[in-house]
Amino acid sequence: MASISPRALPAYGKVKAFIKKRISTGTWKAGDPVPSESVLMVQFGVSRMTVNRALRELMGEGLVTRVQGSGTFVAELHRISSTLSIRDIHEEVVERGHSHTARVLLAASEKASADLALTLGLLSGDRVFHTVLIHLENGVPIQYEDRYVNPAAAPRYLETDFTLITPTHHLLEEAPLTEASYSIEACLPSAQEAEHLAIKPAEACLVMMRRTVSGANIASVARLIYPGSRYSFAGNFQA
Amino acid sequence: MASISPRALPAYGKVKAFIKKRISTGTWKAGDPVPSESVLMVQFGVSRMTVNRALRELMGEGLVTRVQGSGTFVAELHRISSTLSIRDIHEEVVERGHSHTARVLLAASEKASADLALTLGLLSGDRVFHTVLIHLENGVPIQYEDRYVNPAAAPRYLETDFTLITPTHHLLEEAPLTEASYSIEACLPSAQEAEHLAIKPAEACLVMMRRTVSGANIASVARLIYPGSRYSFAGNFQA
DNA sequence: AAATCGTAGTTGTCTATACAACTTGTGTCA
DNA sequence: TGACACAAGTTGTATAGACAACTACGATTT
Repeated sequence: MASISPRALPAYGKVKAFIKKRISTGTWKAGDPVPSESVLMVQFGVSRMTVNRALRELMGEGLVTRVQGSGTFVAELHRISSTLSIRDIHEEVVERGHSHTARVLLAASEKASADLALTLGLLSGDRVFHTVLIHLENGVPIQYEDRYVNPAAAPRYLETDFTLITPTHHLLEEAPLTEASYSIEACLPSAQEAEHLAIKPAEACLVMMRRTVSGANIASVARLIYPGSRYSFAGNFQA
Repeated sequence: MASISPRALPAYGKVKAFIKKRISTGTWKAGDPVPSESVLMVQFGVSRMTVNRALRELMGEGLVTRVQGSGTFVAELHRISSTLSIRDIHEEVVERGHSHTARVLLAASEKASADLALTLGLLSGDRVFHTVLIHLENGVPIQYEDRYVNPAAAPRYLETDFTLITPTHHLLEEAPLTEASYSIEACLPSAQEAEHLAIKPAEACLVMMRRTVSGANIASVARLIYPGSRYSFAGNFQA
């Protein structure tokens, strides 16, 4: 058989499906009340815990909002919250069946500028690790990675051979991730960046600024530059 | 009082916190087994359902993987999956406490090109609605919206006054969203786009291509252009 | 050696019940 | 009129127990 038989949806799944359908077909619109747990309980002939799980999961999916003491309501769907997944570029490339290589432009220990010290939670003049690499997919440059690392979070960072192990990979092993924030912008590359990425200086690039936290330390701040013509972030959402 | 007292964490929350801490401090590494439900049950003196909820939620958060019959394991954290939230630009601007206005450059019914027909799931030559607007925040252009709409999904689309109601808002009401996909790229604006956004033709822009599905119809395809200097997508992740 | 079976351990689901916490509306009292 | 108390309804959490589904592993049989 090609496909596994779609075994019967569990009870909480039926309740979820029922509600999802009414939301997605527009029968229930944003702000409308969803039947209470006790009503659904009778309607489906299941226990309250089962209904509760269904509604709790729907809330997790952003389809309904729940207010204790008041009720459950269809969420305002004016925001689509989709998962953008940020991955180690090595894995990403390999998964596409392509080869990943890296070129190391810089790997050194430097004194932090006042600005940098601030973002890494250090003092001005403290030592920080600084690496600059180019990541290539099948020999074509796809990412310029300019990264500063807090030595307190990954003391052996510079011992890594970055042509074999990506900074991201090393950091994930050395400094378990507790928090990360990022922003994605568009800008033009500097002359140096354009040259290393083998693009025209006028080609727009996606820039991801990423800051990762490990425990009490700000572990790393990275500036990742992708040629606009060779890379895009994509995602999707399903009700 | 400035802050609400952090009322006692519920039991399932304590179990979650316990496990999260061990993962984030690196005590348990990726692939390591997490104690079984029955062990945690005894350890915390709570019922199995409570432990189950804790572990189920941690799985939802991507921190552990669970295999029926086998056990629970610390997940490979090589991808950070963060939620990127896509919102109606009107709400977004208003929430920042700024004023949102829109300028309508085009609102018409056209015959679909072969290409466009394909992406909207129509036949070449079928009528489609086409709008082009500029969204301004406090009078400054922040988005150029070029959108095609499937008349089957929103027949009254063109009757809308787009200076008052955004296309996104109208579509969410007329055609409940069941699916959406997007991609984010960087590119340079066309001469016309640059002029309407009041930016230099050499300024890099973020471009979001968005396709929304409502029930059986592909409802709309939009190309949203943001000046790189005035807009960025941001998000964060927490273990 | 290989195939089979059985069993212990694990997660997946569901029930019936209980109490706590909160919201909302109604009625009472000042 | 206004303030307050109360009750009904709702969600939040937690329990103890039960059975199903699945995995891994060892023992038995072929």
